[in-house]
Amino acid sequence: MSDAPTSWVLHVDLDEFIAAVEVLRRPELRGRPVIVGGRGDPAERAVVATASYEAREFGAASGMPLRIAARRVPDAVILPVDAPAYTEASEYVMQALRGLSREGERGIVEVLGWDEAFLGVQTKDPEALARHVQAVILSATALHSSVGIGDTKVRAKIATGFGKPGGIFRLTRDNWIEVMGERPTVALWGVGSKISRRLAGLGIETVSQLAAADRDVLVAEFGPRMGRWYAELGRGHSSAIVDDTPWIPRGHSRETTYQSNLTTPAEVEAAVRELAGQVFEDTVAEGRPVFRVTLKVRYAPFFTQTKARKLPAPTRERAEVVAAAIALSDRLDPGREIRLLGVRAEMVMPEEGDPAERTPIRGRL
DNA sequence: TCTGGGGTCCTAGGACCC
DNA sequence: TCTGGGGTCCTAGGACCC
Repeated sequence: MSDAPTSWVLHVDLDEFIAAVEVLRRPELRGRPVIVGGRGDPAERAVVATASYEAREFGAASGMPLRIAARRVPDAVILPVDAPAYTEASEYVMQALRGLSREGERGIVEVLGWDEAFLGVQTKDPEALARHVQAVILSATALHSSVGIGDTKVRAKIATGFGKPGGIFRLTRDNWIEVMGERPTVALWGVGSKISRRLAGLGIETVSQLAAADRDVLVAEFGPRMGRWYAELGRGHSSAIVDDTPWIPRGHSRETTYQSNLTTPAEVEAAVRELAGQVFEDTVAEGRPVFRVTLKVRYAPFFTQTKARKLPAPTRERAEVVAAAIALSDRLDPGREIRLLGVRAEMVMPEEGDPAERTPIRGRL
């Protein structure tokens, strides 16, 4: 065996991040079942963003209607979502990760969201480095984390789940089939309930079966890109390149589920103006013109549609963005009650119009 | 149980053009 | 006669993730 450091992907995931941030600033909540969601009112239309481990024991889970979670956890402390607080805590953690380096060990940080990042590292002892990462985060923020170690991004990401909470797990080509082979395909990152059901329709239930599946069959079912991607996923194959170049958002959106359905055209128009104005401000902050506007509608009880229009030319004018959204809203069914409205604006990419300079679209790992 | 908000990428199908 | 094939652009919808 060589003594030289080798390349690893570490996936760092903060444990019960949102609940943990709330407990940090309200120490009296430690040990209590904490549920964060919506405006903190279980009577409203909202879902659980994060439940503390204590609340999960009673059956609360992310994505569950707040009302149900509150019923299941009678003693729960229910708090509103405070996005700016989580953004701040997240940036603090990511800065700590970027500053992390030891002798001969230098990391690149690719942020995946508030509570996750990939680290590209070179080390002889990835477990020791993972423990160091956890210690650095803990001393910087008092937050606990789990770390997955992999030879690809997919394996590192999936490994983290086996480390939770607070642990470390290594998943590589050597133990992929042993660890994952008998698990259902839905255990894979990127396979959800719909795709796993379609795979089952092809006789593919487990990760091993997906790994052994005929690529052409997958391509016929899912199309050229997704078919090939699922074939790779079954084997744990993916990129191992951690990329820290700043992400350029393709667009911004704002949507609202109304506490009571909208019924009149005047209500709808006011709501669309409000959302379009907010989205416009988001694009202004980005400093890039808008080229497409999409209106999303969810009719009661729960039927969702989108209407989109490419603008005649990219614009930086508020009035044009709002007018486009209003024009789309003219196509809504006036006879149906509306539960949700959303407006999305897509922005011109900075280098667009200069094809030679175009950066590749962020690939599927 | 009655289902948030903010994102990304892929696919299908129709229109249009040569 | 009534029929091609391919390419691009656009919209709608689907699926997934945190």
